[in-house]
Amino acid sequence: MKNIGREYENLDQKVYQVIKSMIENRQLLPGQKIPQEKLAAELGISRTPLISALKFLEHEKLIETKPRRGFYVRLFEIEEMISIFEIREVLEGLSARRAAQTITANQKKELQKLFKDFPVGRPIEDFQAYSKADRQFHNFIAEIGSKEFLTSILQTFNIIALAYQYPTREGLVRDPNDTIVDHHNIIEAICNHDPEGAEKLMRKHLELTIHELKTFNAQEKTGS
Amino acid sequence: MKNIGREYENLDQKVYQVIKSMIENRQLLPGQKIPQEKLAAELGISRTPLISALKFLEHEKLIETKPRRGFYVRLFEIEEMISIFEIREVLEGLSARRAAQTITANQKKELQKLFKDFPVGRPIEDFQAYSKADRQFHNFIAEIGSKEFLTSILQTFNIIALAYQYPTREGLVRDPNDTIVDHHNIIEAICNHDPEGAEKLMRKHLELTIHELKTFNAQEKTGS
DNA sequence: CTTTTGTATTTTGTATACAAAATTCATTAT
DNA sequence: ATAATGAATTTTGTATACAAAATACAAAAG
Repeated sequence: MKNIGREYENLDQKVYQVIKSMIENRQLLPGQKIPQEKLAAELGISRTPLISALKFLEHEKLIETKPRRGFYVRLFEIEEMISIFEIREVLEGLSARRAAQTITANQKKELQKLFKDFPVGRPIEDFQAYSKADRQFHNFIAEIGSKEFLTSILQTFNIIALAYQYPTREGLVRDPNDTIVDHHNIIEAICNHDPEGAEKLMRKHLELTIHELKTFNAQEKTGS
Repeated sequence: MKNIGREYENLDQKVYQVIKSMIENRQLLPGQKIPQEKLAAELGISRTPLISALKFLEHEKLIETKPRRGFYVRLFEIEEMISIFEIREVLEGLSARRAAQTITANQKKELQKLFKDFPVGRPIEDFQAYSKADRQFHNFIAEIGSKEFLTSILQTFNIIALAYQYPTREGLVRDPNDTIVDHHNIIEAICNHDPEGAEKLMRKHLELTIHELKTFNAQEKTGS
């Protein structure tokens, strides 16, 4: 008989996770060069699996390779961020639609719990906690209705959106006191098994972020 | 002064292209194991850049890694194909919309040339040529309106769609004599700078493919 | 004959080695 | 002082080496 259940994980997959979270919580900053030898030593491995992981991350656009110059943490221009949010708009619209079609009773409970500390009306103060809930919200919806495929694409975008921190609020573009309403509405549509509504609301939600980004970009260009 | 224009390309990037096209034109078949030593020898390189390229392709889901077992050309289930086409539907809808907004006079000419050998009404015979034009069509629209980001995602899906060849026609799901009408309509909408129409038509176009796939899948399950 | 066990062979994952390229930095020239 | 030059140092890209794991296959047991 064959031993199928074995869960072996290569070093590069572990390193991949480590670097990903280092980018996520800003231990590695956008634009920064990756010191291969140093980082490998720190992680207690050789350069081989590290490079392997970096190659993998290159494809997620979290890392950029400059041949003969090394690996760099990707730095996004605002135009690129707009383009990324446009992709998110249609993809997350899809995942909201699918979620509304397939959500189970247990998943409903979990989804409704996410923003329980942020009821509509009460002003939001803890931006960091809200930012975290926001991320969980988008990830969870992706997971409910989608095959592994879509989930992994969306997770990448999520990290990019996060990595591109805004000077003002903790990784958030729009004011939480505005977005909280969207979130509650989307959750309601999904829990009511309303695919069309869920898709429309999710797209609107992200469309407003895009609008905000475009405004910000226009301001930058004219000179703050 | 710094020498910026230098175009150096690592070996793994070249190998990446080679393997990609090997999968595209079926020299490597879905499900097949990649013989590392042998392939490296054939390409006249060591295993290092080969593995690097395979890692890269793993992320595009063209290659699957089974730890301690090696690399395999990815084999897609029909459910996964349906999921992929759902993603294509919304993403290509977006790229059609953007294309309609930004297309230039020269791009219009090029786009209109693509199906000049396949006028509406005349029955299509050369499926291979049509399949090629189809691919160019989708790639070109992606390139017109999108940043590098979306283009690279869509290209991946395109290859997957192709790699999953249908037993009947050359990588095509729907009958070319039906799809040719869609293609001409989408081109018209884009050239008339009609973003809403272009998006709607493109989504409809892919929605029909999804429907076809679902029907096919249902038949398979009941027993041919 | 089929299944199990044990051994030989191949393949994988990772470390290490090393030439070629890039970077640093002190030195000289402008 | 600034720019140019060129060794000394570091880093990169790739090959090679090798232990550990997987596979293939032959012999033994049921």
